[in-house]
Amino acid sequence: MAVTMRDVAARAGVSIKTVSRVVNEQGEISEETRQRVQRAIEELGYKPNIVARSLITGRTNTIGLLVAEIETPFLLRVQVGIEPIAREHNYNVILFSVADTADEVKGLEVMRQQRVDGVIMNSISLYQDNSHILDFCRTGIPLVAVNRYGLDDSVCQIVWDDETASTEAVLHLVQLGHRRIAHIGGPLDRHSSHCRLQGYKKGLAQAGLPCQDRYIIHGDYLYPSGYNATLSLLAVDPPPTAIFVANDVMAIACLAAVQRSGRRVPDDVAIIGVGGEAFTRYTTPTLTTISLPTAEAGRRAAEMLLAQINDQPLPTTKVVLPASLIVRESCGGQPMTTFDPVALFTAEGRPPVT
Amino acid sequence: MAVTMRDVAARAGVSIKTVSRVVNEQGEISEETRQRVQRAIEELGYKPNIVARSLITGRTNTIGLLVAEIETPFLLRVQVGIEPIAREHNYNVILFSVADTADEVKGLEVMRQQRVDGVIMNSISLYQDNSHILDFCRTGIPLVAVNRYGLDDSVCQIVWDDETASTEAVLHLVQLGHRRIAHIGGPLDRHSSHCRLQGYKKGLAQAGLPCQDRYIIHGDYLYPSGYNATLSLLAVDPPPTAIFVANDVMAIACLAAVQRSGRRVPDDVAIIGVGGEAFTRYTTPTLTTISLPTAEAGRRAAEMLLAQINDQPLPTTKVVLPASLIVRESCGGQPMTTFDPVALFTAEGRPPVT
DNA sequence: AACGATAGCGTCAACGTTGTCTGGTCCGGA
DNA sequence: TCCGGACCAGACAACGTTGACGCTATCGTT
Repeated sequence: MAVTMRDVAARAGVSIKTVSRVVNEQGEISEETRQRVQRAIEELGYKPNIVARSLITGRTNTIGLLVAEIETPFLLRVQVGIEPIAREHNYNVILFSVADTADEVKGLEVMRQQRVDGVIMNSISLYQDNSHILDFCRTGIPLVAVNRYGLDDSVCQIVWDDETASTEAVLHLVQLGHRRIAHIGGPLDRHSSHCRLQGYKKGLAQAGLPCQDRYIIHGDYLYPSGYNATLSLLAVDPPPTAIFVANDVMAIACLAAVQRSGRRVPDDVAIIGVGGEAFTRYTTPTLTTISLPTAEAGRRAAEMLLAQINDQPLPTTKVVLPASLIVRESCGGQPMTTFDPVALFTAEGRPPVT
Repeated sequence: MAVTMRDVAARAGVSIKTVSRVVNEQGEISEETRQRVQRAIEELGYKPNIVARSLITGRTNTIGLLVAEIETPFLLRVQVGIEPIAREHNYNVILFSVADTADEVKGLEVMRQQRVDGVIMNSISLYQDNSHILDFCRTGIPLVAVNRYGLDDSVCQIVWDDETASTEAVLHLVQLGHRRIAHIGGPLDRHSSHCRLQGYKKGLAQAGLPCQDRYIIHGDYLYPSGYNATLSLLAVDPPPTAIFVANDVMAIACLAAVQRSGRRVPDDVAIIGVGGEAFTRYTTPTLTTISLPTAEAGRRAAEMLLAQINDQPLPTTKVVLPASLIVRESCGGQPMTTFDPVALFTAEGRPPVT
């Protein structure tokens, strides 16, 4: 069944080594021999056995991808950024999904056994023990962490700057005339929640507005908590005229709660979310959101890892990517007088397809 | 750097083969020797080199996953189903994303080179040439296709039954009193569009209702086409009182178009989508949709593939999974008098997290 | 006492490549 | 004619593991 170099060599009437040279395009081969070998390869349908190659070269041309909570579209986009870059450089990606730190430990273990050439860790922003990552780095296998907090600069990493974008979002609301700006925050065991809260506070401070506790409620990034938090905020006297919500799922919950309370968005309450999820384009009104550069992070992570693998010098070990505010209808910043779905579509790229 | 069996053997004072036996738990080993070897393994931090093992056993314990258009959450859920099952059986998953048939050919080629033990193809329902798949099967490497059409029973496959569920959806609308039920279909180069159209027609037929061309418009599964199609349908005289939309993205576009035209959903127009996307829970009103068993399909595909790999008998080569109608507010079938986000949440599982 | 069975371990040759070293041929220049 | 070098190709030993087979005690059986 399996055609080997030996078979090709026999058919072409050359040595195994010569076939190897033709396959790898190395050394000097006469054109005539090269063609004879090439023909033998095609006639026999020979495919080099990369397992044998890996054994001797010590490289597997494979990178491991540890991805947290893979069902979130959010993190998926990181994955989408990684694969094409890897493929382009002739690397395969092997997947390992992790739900908690124990899984991470197991995942890194598997990656070591698999003899991957490098690892990308795609995390959610939990406060976690990082010692297993540092241990792994000590093995000498290159690693790049995406969206991971609490790592020192000895570990290559890519993060995005939620905080600055959050400040920008608040200032945008201020510019629109809002003075009572509330915040629905994320769970406090997530670093991202703190970033966004911090950005919110800085925005208020820069605008010279007071930061009031009664305008801040923390949810858990899930729909119901966003809904309930909004109802609580609307009950405050005086109620906020704008709400900066720490993620998009809670933001659409906020939208629904405001609307079901009989108020209009953005006229009575303006809303801004975080995440840049596809569905934020499809709400009525469409949702202003902070788009996180997830796909870009994936690409950069892949490039950084490949550079490490090939011993190329890295300009820096930590890349911070900016996040950008996408202004839509829900904050009234740029009201669309006529709703043009085609323009909306083409302006922001292609939405998901079923 | 690299610790091999040789090192372990030297340290434990046994032969390499004995170490191999301990590692693989095969053959008869005295407890004392076993422990001595075990200790040496731990002291040296030995990890078996699975590349070398693969070379000799001819198995890589890896399955290849070709996934079409990976940015769609829809297909992602198939992937989510696959990984844990594979991991459970000590298999790794290597990823290859494909955009078209040419990519598929390349992907299968790569899988052959990678010497994967099996392949799962996760397709969108395009009408495509399948000859490369049949060619691949001829190599003897097990393959399971998910959501692929036009394959005969010689190829293992998992599909879901959109058609029956579509009929069910239409009958549900009929039961609610609707007589003018329109359809926004998908692009005609996709098999899924035909399935859903067929199901729609059967539903009408079973209800004794006429199928009228003016109530059928085909979009391209993207938002703008759903929006525009809805506007056209609303202009028909008399306009439909219900619209069965072939996917969820067009369905929320439909929802927006109906609402922006000043009509109410479901009172004036009822809407049902297809896909079971997470965002359908978050619209106002919430969207009735046909949930496709994507994660289940992934699990079944993985199990089927592993059975094939291990030469276990398969009861059947083609599995058809049912799709189920999730009744929510947009069709008025089960109006929620009080909107309870917590109940909505817990009843349908966990939504995506940022 | 002789014998077979068996537990427990070792030897050796693979697996299909690539790296290193070496040998041979051919050509141009001295 | 001889020689150096460019060009080609083969022999051989790895890489780290497993499979087939073999050897040696030990023990129970006859």
